[in-house]
Amino acid sequence: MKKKISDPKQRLLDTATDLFYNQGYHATGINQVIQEAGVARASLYLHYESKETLLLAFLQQRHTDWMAGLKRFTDTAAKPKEKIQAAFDFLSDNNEKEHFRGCAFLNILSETTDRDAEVLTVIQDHKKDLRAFLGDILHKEKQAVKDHVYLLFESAIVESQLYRNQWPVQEAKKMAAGLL
Amino acid sequence: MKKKISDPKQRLLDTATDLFYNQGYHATGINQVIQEAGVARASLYLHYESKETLLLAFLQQRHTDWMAGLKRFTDTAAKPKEKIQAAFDFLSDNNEKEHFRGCAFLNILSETTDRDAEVLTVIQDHKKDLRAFLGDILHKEKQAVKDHVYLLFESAIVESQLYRNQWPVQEAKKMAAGLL
Amino acid sequence: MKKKISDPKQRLLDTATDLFYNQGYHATGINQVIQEAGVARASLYLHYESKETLLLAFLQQRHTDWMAGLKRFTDTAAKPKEKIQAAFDFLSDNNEKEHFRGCAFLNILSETTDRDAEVLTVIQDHKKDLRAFLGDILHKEKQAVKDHVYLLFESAIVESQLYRNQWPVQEAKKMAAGLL
Amino acid sequence: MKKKISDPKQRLLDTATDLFYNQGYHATGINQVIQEAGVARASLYLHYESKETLLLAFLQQRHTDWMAGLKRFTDTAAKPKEKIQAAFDFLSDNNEKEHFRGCAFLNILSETTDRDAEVLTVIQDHKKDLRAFLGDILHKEKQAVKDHVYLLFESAIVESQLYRNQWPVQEAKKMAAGLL
DNA sequence: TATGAATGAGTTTTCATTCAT
DNA sequence: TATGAATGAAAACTCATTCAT
Repeated sequence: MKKKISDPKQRLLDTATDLFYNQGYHATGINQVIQEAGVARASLYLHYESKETLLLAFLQQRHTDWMAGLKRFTDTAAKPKEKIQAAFDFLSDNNEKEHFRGCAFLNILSETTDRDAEVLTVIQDHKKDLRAFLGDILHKEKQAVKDHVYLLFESAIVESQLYRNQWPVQEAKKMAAGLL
Repeated sequence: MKKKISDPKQRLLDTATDLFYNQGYHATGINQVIQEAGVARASLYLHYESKETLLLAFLQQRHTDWMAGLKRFTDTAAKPKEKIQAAFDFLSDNNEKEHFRGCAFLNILSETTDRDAEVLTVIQDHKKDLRAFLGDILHKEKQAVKDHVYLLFESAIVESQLYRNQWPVQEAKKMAAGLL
Repeated sequence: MKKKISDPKQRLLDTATDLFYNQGYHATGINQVIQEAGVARASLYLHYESKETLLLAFLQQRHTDWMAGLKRFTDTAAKPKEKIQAAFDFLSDNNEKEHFRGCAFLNILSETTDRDAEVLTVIQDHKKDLRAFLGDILHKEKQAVKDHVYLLFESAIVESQLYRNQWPVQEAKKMAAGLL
Repeated sequence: MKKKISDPKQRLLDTATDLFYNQGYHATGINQVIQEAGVARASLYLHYESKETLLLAFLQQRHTDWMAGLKRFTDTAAKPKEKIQAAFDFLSDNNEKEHFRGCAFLNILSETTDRDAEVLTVIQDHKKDLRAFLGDILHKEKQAVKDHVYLLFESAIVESQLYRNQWPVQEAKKMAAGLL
């Protein structure tokens, strides 16, 4: 039987998600995580080997959720071009909901060195999946077009975070439409 | 008479530049900075009000240096299209020299919340300057083209950091050429 | 099963009591407290939110202990006048045992500004309790007499600390006797 | 020729007076002193051997000024009893002007251990002078009366600081009057 | 599964003092 | 006389992790 709201493990993950995403990995202390999750300190280490393990769990869940959200948007359209447009709408939607905090993966990437091999891999895998996802929608297009759309998509995320503004998403959306 | 190599203040800034850029702001402790700079702890606070002040100094110097480097590359070409191509070559060059650590400003942006208003401003100002710089080169083009090149340029930086690979720069360079 | 001597929390409080009282609050560093208490630095913050919280705990325990000590002395006498005399004897006793360090509350008061509202309140409450305690013993006397005895009592504490000598207690004791 | 407002040495002393008195000796840092005095750090050590030397200078100047202020009040009256009353009025006046910060000497005493022999001596000497001053006014009274007035006088200072209220001065003033 | 206690090493910042000019 | 630069030690506090129960 499931717990009423969520079990400690999930509560830890949800809190870490919030904090790692919104204030950064290194800027977030274990103390804050357990406090906001409402669990004992040792309980964290019962479910997650280390802070980094928690980070990985966050990234993995985020990957699943984010890709699902993206798919929900692209599924509403039929043609490739419209699906791509819907993908940009997903970004707009995210920006609103998450106050322009940008891409969780690219943000963590900034705090990651080559020594954190595992983290780096998860981040790269996420982006490869995204790239493949967009590529599949555009399976009739040439590789150059696929890449072009992907790069505009990435810019849209990063630049709207930078300026705290939707214009990069809207502009990139138009540019992508022009390519198709 | 000038000091032999460099004075403590500059040494601190150079060390901070290295560390903040390569391993992140929050992941870098004051201890490491003073140790690698070879100065006493209190000397840091003699020259910089706080760790954040040192960060701002780093970003400001980086802005100047980076823009100068970019200009050096674009100055080697005559026509706008070639200048833009040279700009991408600057990115390639940076990637090599700096081991794909990407954009110092976007990296710090990832560690920045809206509470760090001053830092955010410096980052945004840097990008505005870059955007204006590219826009000036393309002064005969429509705004949409200017923006398009800018967004591809930004993607090139971020994605080559992500994949630790030059392909995004090379692809984006070709795409930009196609637009002009 | 109880701990052998005392648990870390109590040991911290006892050490803080000793140090805050004998060398002052600001002159006492956290380092010294944990060292003499034989606990790890972080353990202090496990039990006490901050140095000021530890100070408050010290004052509260001191209040309880001191008032109990006073009562123990006054309880040995039957009549009000004798009880007051016993109260002064308590001061003499304290001076001997604590090497003329005076009143813990007045000492901390000297290091307290209006910004430390909570500390100030604890100090004032202690003195109000003392005043009420003496007032109760002298419940048949007029308010002016109660106040007079209280002021002499306070002087006795402060001046014996100042001169490192019992004479102020002895003189004040006589003067109080003369009033009753 | 004197400097327009005051020379660095006096400015340091005045600033130290303000800070040591109002926020305590240990709570006051050299930084704050030189900053508020508007002198260079090294200039402090040019005029004063150490922080403690500055403290001694403060206490000595305070002694002179305070005793002069007291004399100014007692000089307005002719008879001993009235002079004593005027002395209490001086305390009231001080409380108003100095926001109930109490006695500079007793405050420093609280931060002083037996190791600070010199400081302790200055403090004791101040009080001895005060006691002698009041004793001289009451030269026709018995020693017990002199002491009694002195102890009430001291209480008045301490207790009005404690309660941030003039009542202890007013009450003690009446009590003293009753003794004469 | 869950937790409160405990910790050594770390954090950023300030201390009082001295030095070179 | 005056000062900006420099410093070792210390300040209060937090870090991520482990242990005993």
